[in-house]
This record gives sequence, structure tokens and C-alpha cells, in this order.
Amino acid sequence: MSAPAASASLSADEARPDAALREFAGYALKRAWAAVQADLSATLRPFGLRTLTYSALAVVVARPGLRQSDLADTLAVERPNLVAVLDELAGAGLVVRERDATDRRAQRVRPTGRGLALARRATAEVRAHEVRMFDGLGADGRAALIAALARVEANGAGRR
Amino acid sequence: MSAPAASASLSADEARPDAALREFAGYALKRAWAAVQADLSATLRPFGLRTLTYSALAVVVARPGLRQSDLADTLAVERPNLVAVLDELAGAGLVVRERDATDRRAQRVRPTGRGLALARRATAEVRAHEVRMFDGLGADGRAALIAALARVEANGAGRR
DNA sequence: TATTGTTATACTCTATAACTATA
DNA sequence: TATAGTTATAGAGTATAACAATA
Repeated sequence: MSAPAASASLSADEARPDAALREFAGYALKRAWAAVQADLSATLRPFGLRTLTYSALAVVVARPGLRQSDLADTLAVERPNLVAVLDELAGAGLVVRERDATDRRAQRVRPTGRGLALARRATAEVRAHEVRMFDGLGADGRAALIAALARVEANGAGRR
Repeated sequence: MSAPAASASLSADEARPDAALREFAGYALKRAWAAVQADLSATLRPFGLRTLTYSALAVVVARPGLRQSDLADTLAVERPNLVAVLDELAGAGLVVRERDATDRRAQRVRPTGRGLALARRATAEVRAHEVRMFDGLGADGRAALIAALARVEANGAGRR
């Protein structure tokens, strides 16, 4: 609830120039995500990776040989948009695409040795980034946050 | 969602195709934000508004007559990117730009009667959207979520 | 006919340089 | 000189249509 003006001076809430948006939990969510995304991008930049290329590489490392279409589904990106991502990773020598032997339409994606090594180093930095960004919540506070976020996601999925 | 065959050996977590990313709280944050953003966009579409045009309109309604540059700062968008947003709102007759009398470089932005009425109706729908998306957390769970998100944002702001 | 990967395309969001008119 | 608004532009991220190869 937004509190009305208390007295002669403005309340802390009304003093915020964005007070009209601060009533919304979605606004807090957007701001938190923007902060995490900015720190994550900076974390990955030294490795020549973007959020999406890191995500793709991490999934490929965990599930070597999966099909491009399954990778696209997993990352929730449209198939056409995955092409450039894999071109980028393949161009950097981090993954290879191999035709499936039994279904020659499909491409199987595997990490190279370089891809495995880079993913290991990048993941260590991403974990440090996570510690930085989710510090000060406590172990149970962090778990509660993750559970609440999962609930929010599910609330959306149920609607459309 | 595709349900892989649950063999006796795979844990529930390993069965997730995106298990490699599920360890990260930032991944839960991104997914929750994507769900909220999708529902918010659908909520605003009938009003001819996007997330950013709604945010700008809501701030202008709350602080009529503020300068464009202050609005840009409030919304955390670069000044050039605000121009098209205000062109869109002004073109729809929802806001007007007036030259500041004492500093003729500055534009003061005010809502029109139509803008006020549309903002009122849109905000009612956005509140309903918020209830939908943050349902099932409890009043204190919702407050805890907002506090945790504010902490995450602050953790990022402290770093860069 | 349907599916996989691909190309082409387009729209949104975001970021920077440079111009203009004022100060 | 510096600032407010603007123009032009470019880079990500994301979405759809259509094509070639294969099923």
C-alpha cells in the first residue's frame, strides 16, 4: 500500500522520483534482473561470451551431443536465433556441429576440449558473480527467493 | 514441456534439460522476469501501451510538468531513447510537451485529460496483473520477495 | 507432408556521437 | 563552454516466413 503524505515533509516513498512505479513488485523484479544482467555480462566479457552464448555452452557441456532444436527449446530461443549463437561458439572453436548419423537433418552439438576448459573457468566466475549478487540473504533467504521466483514464473505459465 | 523418460537413475534435477543453469539464482530471476514481462505486455496491449510508454505515462501523471531529462533519469533510459517514447505518447494525445518559460531549452511534460483517464484505467489493469503474477506468496512472502530483490539490486549497484 | 537447420527480415530495446538552440 | 532535446546510427535480443535437405 502507498502511504499518504504524513506531514509537512514528503514521505520517503513520495520523495522517490519513481514513486508511481515503486508500488509494483514487478518493478523491483525488473531492477534486480537489470543489475544481475549487467554484472553477469561484465563477468562473461573477459571470456568473449555473452549471456546467451554462455548458457548455450553450459548446456552443451552438460549434455554433449544434443540436437540443435532441443538446445533451442532448452534455452527458450527460436531456432533461427540459435544459428548465430552456435556460429559464434563454433567460430571460437568452443563447440562443433556434427550431422546425426541416423537423421541427417539434425545437427548434434558437442563441446571441444577448448570449450570444456573455457566453460569450466567461466562457470567458476559465474558462481562468484552469484555469490556477489545474492549475498546478504542468508541460505534460507536465498532458497525462499528462488522458491518465490519459481512461483511467479508458474503463475505466468498458467495464464498463457 | 517435454517429459523425458524417467529412468531409475536420473534425479529430478538431472532430468531437466537446463539442469546446468538451474543451479543459478540469476536463472530463476531471469525466468520470473520473462514471465512477468510477457503478462505485463499483454495487459498493456489493449491500451496501446508498451512497458516503457506505460512507465513514462505513470511517472508523468504522478509528477506533472517534470523535465524530459529528469524523466529519462527516473526511467533509467538514455535521453535519445526517450524522444520516441514521448513522440508516441504525444501522438496518441496522452501527454503534451511545453517549453519551460525560464529555461527555453527544457521541455516540461504533462498528461492530457485523455492521458490521465487512460493511465487510471491501465493502472487498474496493471494492479490486477500484479495480483495474478505474485499470487500465492502471502503478504509477508511478497514483502520478503521485494526486500530480497532490493538487496540484489543494491549488491549490483555497490559493485559498479 | 512434416521436420531440421538455415536465410532473410523486422521490430524492440538500448547505447553513443554529433547537431541545434539555448544558457 | 555547458546543457536539453534531438537526429542518426548501431548493436543486441527476439519473432516470423520461407527455403533446401531430409524424413
